[in-house]
Amino acid sequence: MSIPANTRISERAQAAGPAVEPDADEIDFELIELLFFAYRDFVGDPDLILAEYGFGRAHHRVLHFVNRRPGLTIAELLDILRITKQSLNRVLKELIETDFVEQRAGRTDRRQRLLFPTDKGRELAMSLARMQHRRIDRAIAGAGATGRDVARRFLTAMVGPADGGNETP
Amino acid sequence: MSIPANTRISERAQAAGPAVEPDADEIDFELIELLFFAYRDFVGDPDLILAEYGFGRAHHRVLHFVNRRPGLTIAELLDILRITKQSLNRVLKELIETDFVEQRAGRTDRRQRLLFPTDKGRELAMSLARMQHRRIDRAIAGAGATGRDVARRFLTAMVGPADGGNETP
DNA sequence: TGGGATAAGTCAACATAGCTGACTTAACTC
DNA sequence: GAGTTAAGTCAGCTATGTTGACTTATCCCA
Repeated sequence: MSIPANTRISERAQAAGPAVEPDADEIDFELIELLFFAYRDFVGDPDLILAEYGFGRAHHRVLHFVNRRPGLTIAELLDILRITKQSLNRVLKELIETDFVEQRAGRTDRRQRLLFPTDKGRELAMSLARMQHRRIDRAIAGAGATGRDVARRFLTAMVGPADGGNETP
Repeated sequence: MSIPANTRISERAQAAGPAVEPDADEIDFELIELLFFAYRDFVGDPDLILAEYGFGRAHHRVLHFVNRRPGLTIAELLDILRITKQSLNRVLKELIETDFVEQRAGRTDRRQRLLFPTDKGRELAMSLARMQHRRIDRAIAGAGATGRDVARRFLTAMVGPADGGNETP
């Protein structure tokens, strides 16, 4: 039985201990570069539509999460996007002024501003999501029977705290 | 036998014809958002190291591809990154001045500037690649036996020309 | 061999989207 | 009533992308 590519490092780790520094030929350059190209094309699709409204990718991200989590607060949105209040405010203001997003004061805490998509906002968000869905759907069709589940688990595990970067502990 | 999640749309397509508009509950919001979070954390790892040199993500991308394809030309690099000559020149100039990248005139065509990493540049590129490799390696370990291969096929299929966006053909 | 095409570099000006720091307003909590 | 918190705002800076116009060196071909 041959050793699958994804166990190379683990094999070496067992032999050499936990502090393994992969050599050039052991680094997964292929996946590193695929992530770059895949993401570039994935976010590039909606750009043409966004440009029609004078919006950019920052507007897209805000509109997307407001549409997906209607009623979320500014603080929650800041936490998801990991940008500053000032950066968010610039694009959010435009989305509100152009009637894609609306705010309502919180019922229990009236300091909070709950964010909701308008009908117009929902339509735009959905049309952008459909574009991205089409690309994902096509990609999954070519990834095998359990493709979606494996891709989901892989990407889920990619999310997490900073690497730390302990090259030689 | 149950229908796998990734065939939902195809099933509907067979019933309704090729022009299928997925409803809100059929759009793969989970993968759309996972790609956003995964990529955010994936490119976020190297940022701390890059900041020590006064570099940003643009420098990282240039250094990465110069290291991976030593001897590539300016035109080839522009084609990979899909940015303008002026944008590239700004960061490339800094990488050359700080001795991370060097240029040599092409042998057959002396108009070309072939790009090579210096020893210093190779070291930095490799150390950043190792950070990203660690995250990928961990993610693949949690994605099942054929995880890497499926992830590779999925991401490969994600790369490609613009979507076109024919919502109602 | 001379003229057009090509690879690269440069100058200027601008847009987007991130950042820090300092401050205000309104509402909540104790 | 005092301190805390959620949000909004002003000012200014940085990084990285864009267009457009132009130069220089070199290549290639008629």
